Amino acid sequence: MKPNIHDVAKVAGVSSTTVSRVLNDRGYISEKTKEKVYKAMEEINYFPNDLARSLFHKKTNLIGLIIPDSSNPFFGELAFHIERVCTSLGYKLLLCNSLNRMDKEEKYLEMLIRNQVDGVIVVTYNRGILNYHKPNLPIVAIDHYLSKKIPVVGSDNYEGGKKATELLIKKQCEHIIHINGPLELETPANFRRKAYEDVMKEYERLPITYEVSPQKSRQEVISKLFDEHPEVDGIFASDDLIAAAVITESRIRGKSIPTQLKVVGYDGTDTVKTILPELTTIQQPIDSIAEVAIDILSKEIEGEFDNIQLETYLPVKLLEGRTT
Amino acid sequence: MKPNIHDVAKVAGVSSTTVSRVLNDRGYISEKTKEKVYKAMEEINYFPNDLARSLFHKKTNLIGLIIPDSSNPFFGELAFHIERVCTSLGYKLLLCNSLNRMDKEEKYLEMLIRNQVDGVIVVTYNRGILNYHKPNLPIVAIDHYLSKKIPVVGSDNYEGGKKATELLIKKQCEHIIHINGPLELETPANFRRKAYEDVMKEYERLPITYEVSPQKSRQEVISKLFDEHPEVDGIFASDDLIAAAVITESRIRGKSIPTQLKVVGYDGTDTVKTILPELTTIQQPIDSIAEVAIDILSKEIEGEFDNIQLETYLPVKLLEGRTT
DNA sequence: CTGAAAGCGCTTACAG
DNA sequence: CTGAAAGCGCTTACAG
Repeated sequence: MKPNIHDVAKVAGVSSTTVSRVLNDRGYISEKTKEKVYKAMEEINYFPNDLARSLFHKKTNLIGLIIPDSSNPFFGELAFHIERVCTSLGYKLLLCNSLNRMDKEEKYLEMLIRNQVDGVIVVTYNRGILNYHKPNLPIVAIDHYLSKKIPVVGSDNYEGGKKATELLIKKQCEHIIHINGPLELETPANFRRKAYEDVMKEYERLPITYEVSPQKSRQEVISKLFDEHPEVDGIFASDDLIAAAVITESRIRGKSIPTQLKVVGYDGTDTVKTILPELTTIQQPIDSIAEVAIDILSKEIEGEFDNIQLETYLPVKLLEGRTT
Repeated sequence: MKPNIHDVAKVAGVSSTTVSRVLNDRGYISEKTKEKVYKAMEEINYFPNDLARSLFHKKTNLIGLIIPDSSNPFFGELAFHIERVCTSLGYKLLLCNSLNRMDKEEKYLEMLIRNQVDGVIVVTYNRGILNYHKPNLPIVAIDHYLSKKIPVVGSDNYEGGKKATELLIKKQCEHIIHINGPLELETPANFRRKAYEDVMKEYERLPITYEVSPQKSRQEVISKLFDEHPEVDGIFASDDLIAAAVITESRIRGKSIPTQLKVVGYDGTDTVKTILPELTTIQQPIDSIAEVAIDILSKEIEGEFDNIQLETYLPVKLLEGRTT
């Protein structure tokens, strides 16, 4: 059996109260007692049980992270930075992959509540998660509105969409098409599309958007796009994986990049920069997004609801590669 | 304040014992009482506290996962599948990114022990983690030997290295060089190198291996390789990111692929298949690795130490693209 | 079919 | 400087 605080007390010849005080460096304890206790802990290989501590303190230092899929380099990188910042602040991270499925999100949220997490970071497309928003549960959303009360952190999607579209126009593209993820309402990522449309209109072009969704795969949508718009010479994809798939498809169709078709992606993860360094893309500051999100969440956890910014949009950066 | 079981009891007009029994569906309870209790839970929005439960049962259903870096698509995908299987079995996952740093691994392991995880899955290069192996802590390693007693699950690295090297030979490469990750001893991944060397010797070639490490970056090593071996016409890289960097560098140097240089990677993640579908690579069965690892871990957790296979190597698959 | 009591491993006011 | 007691939110033998 694992030793507990009473075992330590017995070995050290003191009370468990004293052991606890040594453990927490709390109150006055003689040096001699401290040493005895430390030696006893060492001797019987004692580690405090954080479950019991958390139960008493009603604080677990646990944070839940709900993302669609850690396989995706954007989310994998986001999870990495979130975990990094959490650890630096003494928080531990419970990972949940929702696959954007609302039923899974609800189950995960209930699991997190039962596990008494101090807060939740949510990257989700489903506004329905709202139903679960307990006023007492600190929560922060990344890149997606959940409600008026839940703070959102993301990149400056409008600026990103603008930069991407303007670049394609500057590069003389005549027929620029946008490919977006699921077109949910009130998702800041849809500002990428809005910016695309605004810029297009400003230059008196007709905006056209294709949508990739769980029902219509990347490949399928891109193929359709090329069939329906053989004249396309510029594509702004709302993430790098879609951009990569566009490159692949245009290679299959013998459309050369960047001469016949120019492509701009979105995200600019390290993985994509390594694997496909030629891709022109809009880079999100994933590390800062993680930092700001956790800063906000920890303020909520500490009960400082006043200083909280409800919407934070961090600057994006255009990375020009050889696909434009 | 969050309601507890006594609050539910009060509202339902029963004892907390009864509420607990309803919660756990244990013993005989009249239908009428059950209903009263469920209604009360609903009414005051009660969720059981899993901390208290776990404290009593001495089982948390928590599993710790220590990986180097969830940003890397291989680990991101592995984390995804591990989380998926854990959830399907009722386990929850605590994510730890060690960056292969031993000091971090030790801190994480202590954190996991304090949090009373039921078991730990470790993907690490540091054998030193052994020092922490408590006989009572169920542990399983992925792709890396930790000790004679810790089960390892991985892909059939020797077969993978063999397939890769033989393909390059079959494709008429004269000067085949291998690029490996950190050359630690007793890492099953080093069988990839062993196979490369064996095949090379079999064909009376001189095996040459370059090593990428935290000190020497991919780009640096690859650049050196091209400088020192301009004759190279075949490269077997021990992961796809290295292979991608080789492709980039050879493009910079005007070496065309596959005519002047053929490249084979290793891992075959979905991300790489999407972004760089032309890459020839050895695909690891990441989903099966996750499944087998957790199967073994849960056996250890259940105390069945007899049926446990200490080494499991799952079959790999050659995916031929246009880089060979 | 239901309840009072003890205990999981801690911590902290309260006494001394 | 140190200890006995109560309690965090549960569960489960034991009684009835």
